[in-house]
Amino acid sequence: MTTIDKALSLLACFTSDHPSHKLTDLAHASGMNKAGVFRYLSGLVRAGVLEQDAETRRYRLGSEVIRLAQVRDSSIPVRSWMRRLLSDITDQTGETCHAALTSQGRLFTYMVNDSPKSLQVRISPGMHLPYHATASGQAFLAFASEDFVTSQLSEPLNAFTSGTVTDPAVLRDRLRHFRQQGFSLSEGGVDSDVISVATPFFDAGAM
Amino acid sequence: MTTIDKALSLLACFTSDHPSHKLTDLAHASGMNKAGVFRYLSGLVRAGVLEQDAETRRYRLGSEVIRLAQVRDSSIPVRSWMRRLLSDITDQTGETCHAALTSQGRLFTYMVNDSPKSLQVRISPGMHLPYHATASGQAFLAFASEDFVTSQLSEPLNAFTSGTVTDPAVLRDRLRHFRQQGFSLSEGGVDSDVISVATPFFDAGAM
DNA sequence: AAATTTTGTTTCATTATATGAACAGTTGTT
DNA sequence: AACAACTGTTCATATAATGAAACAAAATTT
Repeated sequence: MTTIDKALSLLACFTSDHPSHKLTDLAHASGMNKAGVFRYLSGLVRAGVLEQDAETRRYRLGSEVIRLAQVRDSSIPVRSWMRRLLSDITDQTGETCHAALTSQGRLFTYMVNDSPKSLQVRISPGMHLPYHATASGQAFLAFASEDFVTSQLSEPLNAFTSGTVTDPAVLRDRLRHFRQQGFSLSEGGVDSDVISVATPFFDAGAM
Repeated sequence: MTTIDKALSLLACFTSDHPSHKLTDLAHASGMNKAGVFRYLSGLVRAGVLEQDAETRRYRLGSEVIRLAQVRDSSIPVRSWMRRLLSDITDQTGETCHAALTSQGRLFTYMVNDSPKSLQVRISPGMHLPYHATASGQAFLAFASEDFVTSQLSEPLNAFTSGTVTDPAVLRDRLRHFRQQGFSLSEGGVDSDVISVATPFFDAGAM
């Protein structure tokens, strides 16, 4: 593991649920030495990827990540394609609609189009989605490599509700079915009263 | 200069104008050894910050930067604030309107709200803005530290049009005036026929 | 089609940088 | 005021970075 790997592995700790961190916590969470983590964080701050709150001393993501995301989107304008797509789907179904992306083996919501109804699903961009308990995750798994599916289903599967399917064998059966029919269907995997439908979309590399 | 600094300095090369790069070009541009740059890029790819096109072998920004930007925006939702603000300004003025952010000493457009008119200014998110020739840049400089102004005005100033002000002394005079009146005004600094107005906005740290 | 150039990737002995335990300084709390 | 919790610093040692050169593959020219 190179120094760069160790430094950049810290970025994975910054999530929607935990958007800022204290030095000690990061050192503990990553299992690395405090002095080393401090040096890594300092480097990330110098690069603008992170910034440190002047009074709380907590580290959060910096404005450079915004610039980089803009640059990425200027050459691969997924944002504008997706806005249109989601808007059309909500118009036609009247339901809340979202797109998710994978990065570093994790799935996160990328864009959300809220339903005009008064009853709304609580979902916002940047949220981490568990593969086994969401329609999006299952749609991804249904078309993912065998190795990846195995790695995901071998970890202990969290039961968010009484209806969450946590048996790998049952999930595998469903994935086979979803792959065949081209879309996934999930009932109450994370929230008891939510039913979701999902289908995967691919980038140029998958063709 | 640490290894992390060297690796992350490569990210600055990825701009709207040059969103993807070849290894050799990056090595040449950064003045670093080809083998080292290769190792840095490999690390950045492993972290998902960059990805490599399978056939062209070119490096471009990866999906992890999108996730990180989402996370940043979920805790500091500048995007939604700004969308509203720009929309209001365009509604009231009928003109194209944009917000810019600084990162690593550089200024870039963050969000653009196009005018409903048929004649439109060519501007899109992620574009790099020169400080001396834009209303946005001058608004920033008018309220920036003396050191930063000096560093910017000491570099050779590019004349984009015959109307671009490139004399540091004249610019300093204008900045004093802009600071006093609270907004900047630029006529034909980058494009001959464009007139712009700008005012700075501050984050919590500036108060 | 063969030769040449360019480019991405790997190797390996040398050298510089990362490492981490202990220490120092700071902030907040009892 | 003493204590506790935490951020940041130091320095001898160990480990990883370095870069010239070699290699392989692809693109370009002859």
